[in-house]
Amino acid sequence: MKEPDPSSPLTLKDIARQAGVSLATVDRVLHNRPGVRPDTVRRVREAIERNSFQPHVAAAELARGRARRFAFVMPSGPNPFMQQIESYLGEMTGWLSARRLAVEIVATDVFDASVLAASLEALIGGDYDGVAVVALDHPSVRAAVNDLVDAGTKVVTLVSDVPSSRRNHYIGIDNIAAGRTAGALVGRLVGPRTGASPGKVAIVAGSQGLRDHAERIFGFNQVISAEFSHLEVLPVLEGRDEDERSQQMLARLFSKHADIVGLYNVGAGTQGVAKALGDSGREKQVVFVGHDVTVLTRKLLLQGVMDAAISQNPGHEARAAVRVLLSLARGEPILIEQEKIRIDIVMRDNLP
Amino acid sequence: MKEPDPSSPLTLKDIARQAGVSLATVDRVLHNRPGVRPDTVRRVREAIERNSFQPHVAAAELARGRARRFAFVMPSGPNPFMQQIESYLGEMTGWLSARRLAVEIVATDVFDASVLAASLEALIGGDYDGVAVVALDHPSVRAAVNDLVDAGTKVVTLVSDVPSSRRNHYIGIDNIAAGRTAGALVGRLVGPRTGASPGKVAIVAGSQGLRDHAERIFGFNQVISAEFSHLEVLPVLEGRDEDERSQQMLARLFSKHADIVGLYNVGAGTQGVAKALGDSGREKQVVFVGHDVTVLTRKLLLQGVMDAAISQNPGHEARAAVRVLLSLARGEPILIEQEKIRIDIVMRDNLP
DNA sequence: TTGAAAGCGCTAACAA
DNA sequence: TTGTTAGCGCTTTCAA
Repeated sequence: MKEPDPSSPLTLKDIARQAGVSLATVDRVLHNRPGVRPDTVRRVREAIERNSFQPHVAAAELARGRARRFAFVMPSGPNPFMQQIESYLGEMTGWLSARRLAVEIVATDVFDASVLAASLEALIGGDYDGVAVVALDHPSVRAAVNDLVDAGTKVVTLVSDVPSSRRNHYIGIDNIAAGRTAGALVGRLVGPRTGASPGKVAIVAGSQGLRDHAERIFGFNQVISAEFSHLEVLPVLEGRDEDERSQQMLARLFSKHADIVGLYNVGAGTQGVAKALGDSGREKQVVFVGHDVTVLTRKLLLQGVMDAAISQNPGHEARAAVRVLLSLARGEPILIEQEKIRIDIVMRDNLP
Repeated sequence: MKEPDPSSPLTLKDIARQAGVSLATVDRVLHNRPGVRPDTVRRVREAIERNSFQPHVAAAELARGRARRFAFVMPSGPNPFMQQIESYLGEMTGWLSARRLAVEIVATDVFDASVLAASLEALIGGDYDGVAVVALDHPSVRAAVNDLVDAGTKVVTLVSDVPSSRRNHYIGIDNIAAGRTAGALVGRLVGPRTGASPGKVAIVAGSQGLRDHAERIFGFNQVISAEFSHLEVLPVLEGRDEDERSQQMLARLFSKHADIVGLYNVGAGTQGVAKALGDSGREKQVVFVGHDVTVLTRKLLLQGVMDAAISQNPGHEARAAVRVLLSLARGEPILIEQEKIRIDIVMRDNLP
């Protein structure tokens, strides 16, 4: 690795001298501020290039004085995964305040587009440097996101994206790939067909209206039909991420089909799904794959009831969102590789 | 989330005033520097606690002026995984120089304890704030690490640890758990016993003398014998991470045992292992699990030759090492959760 | 369109 | 044992 500058504590002043201008002018060019003759801009840019000059972030941060404020717009319900994200944000307080960063959490009903949109609109003019939002993909939400961006606030979508908006970044996984991964695991772990019957696979989702759930199911079916066509995927049960409802629907399915060999739980409601599976007495025979590592799924994995959990690292998502907002606010480049959220396969022996 | 301080750009000066001392004294207490009466220390500490004061890192960084230097002591051979780590370090140059951090890579023969120890000793007095080292667990290496630490340099071990040394931190995975994960995957993917023969599993390692390889094998055997006792693990082949040697040894094994159903490649030499497997004509029947995502393993996963790769994220390791060294040098707390390296299971559909 | 100068909050040398 | 003070490298008025 070569450092571009051997031992170059080069400063703005050096650049200013080389370009034959003052500190203030270099600063203007550096931040694309108006009021500099094009010719001067060029001279300064050249000096910067020539020395591959990097302004010292600590100095910049100190000089601007003002603290930065970020808002996290999160679902108000008792979703364990979202609570984990919030708790990891909480663990960052020391880190945040040492950098004069403030993070505020705004709880709202992210499943109601108009409520969510209103919450977002309310942030405009609130003097936020950045907003992270668990977004529902809906026209009014998209409009609100765009309004925020137009107002100069940096916006990242978290966990759930609005690709058609002008949000600056998305922090989350590719849900189609996650569904494919789940499909491959179920297919591989069930093994080749035994006997005459095809072997059936049950799917429980919160709702097919949710973009992430729909995408996961899509990916799942893709893999099963392409590679494990000896398996028959049963119609999706919509449990609304509720334990009881999921349990009842699944119990009914189990009683109807004696040859279920695989089970994919797309969203939450895990408690109910596990209960129905247990009651069926087929815990050990059915391959059960779900999402996210929570207190419950951890227990189920250790017990051997669940075979694998597809997960995204909530701590990573929380930190990545903060870092990305900060980089965007500072106008620094983002380390894409660092901020990319991976699809984790978690089994008993690699539980985090 | 509540911020401990509503809008508290509290500064050292405020603390000084509250404690009735000067800036310098607060600074001394903050950094546990000597020359302050115990009573004064108490008063200052109280003021700090009371306000949950966090010094502004940017200001501190700027004031101390001096750039920090870190050395990364890496294997000199053509190990793709290590090259990935180096390349991710390379991608950080912008980030590093904006913080006035310099990272130097020192290539050495990490497999020769005395050479490695000498390389480490050579760094003492070299004015390094921190050293990251891919360490061989050997008494002379341990001694060199301890010497560095005693000289005031922060030391983190990378990928391979020397637990008995006084290194400040280890950045890498739990290799026993990684081996267990590999074992569980092989066991689960092979499926239940078919027919009369037990089904045999081959293991290819670099050397059982390497701590990480030995630990992986240990974990692997643990799981196979406990949970998949219908599988018979064949004696470990030591391919020294070399393609040709691995290929020859494995080819011989395949010709001797017609009933090999699983293959675990513990280290490198993947090219040779894959070749032997291909030549045996049993690519599709044998469950093949290895380590790390490289150009080659990626291809093998996509082709369906390899079934899973156990991996540790090289980019994460590179960045975590830098961040941890920086935090150690600054005397800041480390975000353990953030710096922990996970054991990733990578299959075709969740390839990063 | 450009420049001069006063800080930002801390560290470290020096003085007391 | 404690305090005073001159910067660190930027940003941001305010003046020219």
